[in-house]
Amino acid sequence: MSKRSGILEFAVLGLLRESPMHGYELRKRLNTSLGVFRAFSYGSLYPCLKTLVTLGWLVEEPAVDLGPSAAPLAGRRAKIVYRLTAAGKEHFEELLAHSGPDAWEDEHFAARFAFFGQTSKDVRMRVLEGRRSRLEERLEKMRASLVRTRERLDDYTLELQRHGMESVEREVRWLNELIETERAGRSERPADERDDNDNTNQENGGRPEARGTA
Amino acid sequence: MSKRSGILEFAVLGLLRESPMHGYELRKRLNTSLGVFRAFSYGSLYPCLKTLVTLGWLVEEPAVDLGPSAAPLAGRRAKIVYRLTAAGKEHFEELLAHSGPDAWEDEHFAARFAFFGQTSKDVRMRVLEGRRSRLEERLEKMRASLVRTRERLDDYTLELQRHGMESVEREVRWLNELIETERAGRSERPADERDDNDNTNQENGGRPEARGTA
DNA sequence: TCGTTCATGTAACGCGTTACATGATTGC
DNA sequence: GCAATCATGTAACGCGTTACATGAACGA
Repeated sequence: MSKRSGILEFAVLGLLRESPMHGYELRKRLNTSLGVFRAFSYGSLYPCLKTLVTLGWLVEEPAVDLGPSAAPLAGRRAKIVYRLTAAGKEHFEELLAHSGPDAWEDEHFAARFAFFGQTSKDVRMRVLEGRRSRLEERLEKMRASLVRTRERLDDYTLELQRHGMESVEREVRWLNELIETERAGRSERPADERDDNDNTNQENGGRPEARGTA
Repeated sequence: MSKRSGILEFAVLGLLRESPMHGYELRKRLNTSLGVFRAFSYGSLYPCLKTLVTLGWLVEEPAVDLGPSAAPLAGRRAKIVYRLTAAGKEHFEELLAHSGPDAWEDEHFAARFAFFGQTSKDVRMRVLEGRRSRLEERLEKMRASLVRTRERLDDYTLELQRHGMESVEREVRWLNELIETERAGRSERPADERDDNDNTNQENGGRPEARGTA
């Protein structure tokens, strides 16, 4: 009786926290914010939205769009704007605080990372370090199984394996840099009481890491 | 009435082409051959196997294991060995020949690549080039959407985006190297009539690419 | 006025996992 | 004898997509 998906729910809540939106726009932001990692369709988004409303995290608003000729009488629906309720905000903050093992997994992690801007520093650290240890664990297994089976595998399979491992190693290095930067660490900037025009940290634009052009 | 999944079916057929196996071992090989990219559970493997038998691509064999005390009377099943039929082999070769757009997609591509050892050179080329153009297309979109939204995104989201793009760019470079190597190209070695102990190309162990230690 | 993009929604299906149930084999 | 791991299977569920249906708003 639900239609609740961890990561979709999380991302919807997170985006709506920044500003109210209708479904259509939400979907686009979803697919750019989470980047390469995830693409959702309306077939999952709209039902999810409905569920979240039922749960009380969201409210629908009639979207007083007022087109050219402001429709005179009732019955003017379509274009529903979704707004996060206080309960919804609270719930999201709660999700944000959890840094358990699920949050180390590929897509979960990407979603978590996308909302690091609203995450407290210590949770960021735990997530980053958790992710790293997860990957290192994975690397161990790959190395082990590679040693065991190296002989029996043909060249292309081997090359695929090698490329896969290199990708993982690369992400570990990325995490290392991020963790180091976090440790050197800028100010905490807790999720509440934040000023959207806050432009402290102008030296590097506040980016988590200063690096050369890729 | 089916339980057929493109990639699982393909991989099962491909592994069984090399040698008959029972489900348990098949699953392990599946998860190492396809590497990081995919992990299947028994819950999908066994039903798939059954379906493939129904279709005639596979046959079950009683696995004359003959444990210490060779069970005297009938009723000794469990440990079923699956063997590829002639029809199954034919079907697999057919799948191998298709290099359409589906084969450029992430997991599909990995599966295709894993069996490049049994794929003809021209198909390999088409798959490699198709994959590359797919990724380049993807990069274009990402760049475009990044230009459009750069301002409104916070630092972490941006960093995620950047890292994602870099990963894709890295795969493109990998593909470039592979394509170049293919072009320089070793012998064709068609899928049939191959000798498993063939050790021509000793200079680099026949690896698709010679490179320094990563 | 006609095509495109915006906008919302649903039903059917695809593909896979989890959790469970069952039992043989091996090693200590 | 007991634990671990090998080995096979199934039913229920999760999570998401495709394809479809519908219609408003906008620009040429």
